[in-house]
Amino acid sequence: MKFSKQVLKLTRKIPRGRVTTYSEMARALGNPKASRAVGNALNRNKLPDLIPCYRVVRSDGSVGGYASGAKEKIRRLRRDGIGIEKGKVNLEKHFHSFRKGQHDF
DNA sequence: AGTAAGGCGGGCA
DNA sequence: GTGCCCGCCTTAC
Repeated sequence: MKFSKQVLKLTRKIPRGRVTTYSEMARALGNPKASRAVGNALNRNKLPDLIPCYRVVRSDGSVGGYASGAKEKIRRLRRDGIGIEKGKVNLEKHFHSFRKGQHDF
């Protein structure tokens, strides 16, 4: 199956009020170094709002990019109840791992 | 089929 | 702690 497709699928599973990282997703898909490809996939995702792509941020907590602009991304994150401070989300608080048994953060 | 671009990550200055 | 650079992977042209 196409990598991009899996990315979108996985993105759908991010719980509301949580975020994950590009690298975490890459790992979850068995390709730890494809973090960049993940971003690429999310960027060109044609599927509308079925995919909460805004819940994917950078590993350092910075918001990262967004097709409709980072501003919009932040807005949506806030809408999910996620606070952004100094342009970064608190991963300690909102990080979601796909790895079974792995506690958030 | 070659190549460049992209919502990244980690290491180093 | 911030900023830059180089490496990685997938997809469009």
